[in-house]
Amino acid sequence: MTKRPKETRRPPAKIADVARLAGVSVATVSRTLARPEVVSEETRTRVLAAVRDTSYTPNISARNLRVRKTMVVLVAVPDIANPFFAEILQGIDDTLSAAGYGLVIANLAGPPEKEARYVDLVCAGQADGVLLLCGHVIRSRDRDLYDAHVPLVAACEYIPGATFPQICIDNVGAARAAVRHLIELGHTSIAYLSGPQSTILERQRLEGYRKALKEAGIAAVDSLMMSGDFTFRTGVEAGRALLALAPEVRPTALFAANDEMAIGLIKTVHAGGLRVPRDLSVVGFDGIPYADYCEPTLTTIVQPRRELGAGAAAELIALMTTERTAARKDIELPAALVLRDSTCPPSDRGRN
Amino acid sequence: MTKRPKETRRPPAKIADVARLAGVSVATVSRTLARPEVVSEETRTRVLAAVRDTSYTPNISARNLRVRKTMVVLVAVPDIANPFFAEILQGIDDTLSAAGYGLVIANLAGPPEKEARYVDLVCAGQADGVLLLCGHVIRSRDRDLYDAHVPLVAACEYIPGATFPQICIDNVGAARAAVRHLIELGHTSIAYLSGPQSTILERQRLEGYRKALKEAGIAAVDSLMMSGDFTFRTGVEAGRALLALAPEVRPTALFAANDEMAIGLIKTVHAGGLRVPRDLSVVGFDGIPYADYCEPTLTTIVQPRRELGAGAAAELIALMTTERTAARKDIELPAALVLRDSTCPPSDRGRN
DNA sequence: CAGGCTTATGTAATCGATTACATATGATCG
DNA sequence: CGATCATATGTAATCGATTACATAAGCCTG
Repeated sequence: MTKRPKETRRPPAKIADVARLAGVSVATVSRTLARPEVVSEETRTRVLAAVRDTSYTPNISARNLRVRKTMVVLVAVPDIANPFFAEILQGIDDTLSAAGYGLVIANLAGPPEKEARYVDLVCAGQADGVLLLCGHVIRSRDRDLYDAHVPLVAACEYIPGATFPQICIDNVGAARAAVRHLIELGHTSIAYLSGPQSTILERQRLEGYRKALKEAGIAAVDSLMMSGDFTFRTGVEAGRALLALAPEVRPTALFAANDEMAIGLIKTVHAGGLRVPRDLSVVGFDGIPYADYCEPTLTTIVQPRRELGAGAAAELIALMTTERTAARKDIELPAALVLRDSTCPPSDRGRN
Repeated sequence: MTKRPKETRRPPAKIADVARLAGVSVATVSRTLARPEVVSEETRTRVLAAVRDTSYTPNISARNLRVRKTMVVLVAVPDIANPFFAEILQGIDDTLSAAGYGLVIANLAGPPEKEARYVDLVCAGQADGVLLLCGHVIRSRDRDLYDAHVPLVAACEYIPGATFPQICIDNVGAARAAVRHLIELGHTSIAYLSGPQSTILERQRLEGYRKALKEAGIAAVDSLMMSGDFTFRTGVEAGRALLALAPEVRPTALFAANDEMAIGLIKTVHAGGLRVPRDLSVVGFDGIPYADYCEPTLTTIVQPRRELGAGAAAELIALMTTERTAARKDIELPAALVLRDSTCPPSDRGRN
C-alpha cells in the first residue's frame, strides 16, 4: 500500500514541443531532421539542441500516415524453427532493421488459417514489401500476394517464371558438385534422398544428382531413389529402408537434399550397425550449424545463409525506395562443398 | 518493351469511401466496425456490405496515431539462432499475432550498438510492451528499458527483485531433479558444466546441483566444476578437459546447464574414447529438438517452450490492455526430466 | 401534450508528423 | 535603384482513422 512516487510517465515530446523550445516553426524542425542542409547553420544547431533536450523522436505512426508508408515488410518463412531459416532471418533482420524497417514473420509452419491473414495484411497495404523464403504461393480464399502489387523479392528457392528479383545459390550445380564428390571418391552406387516433391528446390537438386551421374556414365537406379520432406523424421525412415536392403544391393553412398534428413538417416543406420562413412558415405545440403556438431561431422553443401538473407533484404529495400520497379535482377550466390567426416572411398572396393 | 496493362495499383479504400457507398457518415462506419451493437440492424448490414464491396481494411497507422498505440511489442532474445529460443518465439508469435500485434525482435547476439537502438525505440514510445527472454538489463548509454514505463514481462530467466510479471520453470528444482536422477542411478562423482556465471539462470541451476548433492550426502568437489557459456564450443572444451583427467579422478556422470554444451561434450569425449553413457552419463537442460536426434539421445530437462512463450505473451497482452498495471503475477510452468540414452548406472561400480 | 429519456446518427476536433505554397530577407545586377 | 533571384522560414492543408459532443427522432409518462 505504499504510495508510489507519482509515476510520471510523461508523454514523449512531439515536434511542436521542440519547435517551441527552439523558437522556430514545426516545419523547420522537420526540415532540420530530414534535410539538414536546407536550414541555416545557426537554426540547425539550435533545433538539434532542442531535440536533444526534449529527447525527441518522431512518432512513427504519424509519419507513416503522412508519407503513406508502413515501414513493415512481411517475411514468409516455411518454418521458423528450422535452423537453416533462422540464420537467413538473421541476415534479413540485420539489414532491414538497420534501415528502419520492422518485420512481420509469417511462419508457414503455423496454423494454415494464418496464411490468409498475412495475405489480407499485405493486400490492405499494411506492408511495404514482401520477402519470400519459399516458392510456394501464399494465398487466401480468393487472392494471393501478387494481387497486392507490392515490391517482392524471393530468396533460397528459384522460381522460374517469376517477375520479381530472386537471390539464391545454383542448386543444380551445387547438387551436382556434391554427387561428383562421391563419384570422385570411387562410389558408383549412390542413393538420393529427396525433399518434398512439389518444390522447385527439390527438382533442381534432383537434376544436379542426375547430371552428375550421367556425366560419369552411371545409370540412375530407381530403387536408390528415396523420398523425404526435409524433416529429421523422414531421414530416419529412409535410414530404415536402407537397412532393410540386402547388403549386395545397398548403395555405398547417399546424397540427401538437406542436412536434417542426412543426420536422421546417419543416426538410424548407425544404430542398425552400418558405419558412416566406412559402409555408407553421406553428403547433405544447406550447411546448418549442426552439420558440424553431429557424429560424424557431415560433408555438405554450405549455403551462405546470412548473405542470402542480407542480399534479399538489400534488393527489397532498393525496390521499395526507388519509384520505378527496377528491372528484374537475379543474384546467384556461391555455395561451397565442405568436406568433413561423413564421406570416404567405398570400403568394398577392394573386396569386390 | 511490351506495354503493361496499366498496372492499376488502386489505393486501398478508406473509411470515407465506405461511408459514401453505404450512405452514412464515417463515424457510423467506424462504430459499426468497433461496436456493432450500437448501430441499427439495418445500417449495420448496409455498412458491412459496403466494407466487403470495397474490401476495406482500416489504415493501421491512422488508427494507431489516433488511439496512441503502436501495436508493436519488442521481444529481447539472447540469440535467435538458438533453437531453444526459436521455439519460445513461436509460442510468442502465435499468441501475439493472433491479437493483432507485430513483434520487433531484438536479437542480442547481434552487434551491441543495436541494443541502444532498441532502448531508444521503446523509450520513444514506439512499442506498447516488452518481452524479455533474459535477465540481463538492456540499456543504452544513459537509460535502460525500465525508464520507458512500458508494460514488461519476463520469461525463462527468473529475476529476483523484479516488479513485473515473470513466467518460467523452477530452475532450482529441475536441476536438482536432474542430478538426483544421476544419484539414484548410483553415481557419486558427478561433474557440473555451468552456463555463463553472470546469469541468474546459471546460479539457480548450480544451486539445484548443490542441493541434490547435499541431500545425498555427497561432497561437492571443486575439480568437478567446469565452466561454459551455453555454446557447443565450450561443451567441446569441457570434454577435452574431462579427457585430460586421470581415469581414477574422472567423474562417472555430468550435469550440463544446457543441451548444446552437453552435446558438444559428448561428441568430444566420444572421439576421445569414452563411451556415453557407459563411461560417462550426461544430463542436459532445455530439451531442444536436437537432444532427441543426437547420438546417444540426451537425457534432459524438457522445458515447455511454446507454453512459456505463449504464456508470457498472454500476460503481456493483459498488462497492455487493462489500464491499471495489474498486480505482479508470477507463473511457474512444469518442466520434465525426460530419460533417454545418455544416462545409465556407473559401470565401474562392480569393478571398484 | 410538454418535457424527459433513449436510441441512432452526424459534425468536427484530434492524433503528430510532412510538405506545398506563401512570404520575408538580403544579395546581385544592368 | 528597382527588378530578379536565392535562401530561409512560416502557415496551413493533409494523411485516415476515432470519438466527444451535438442533434434528431421516437417513445413514454404524468
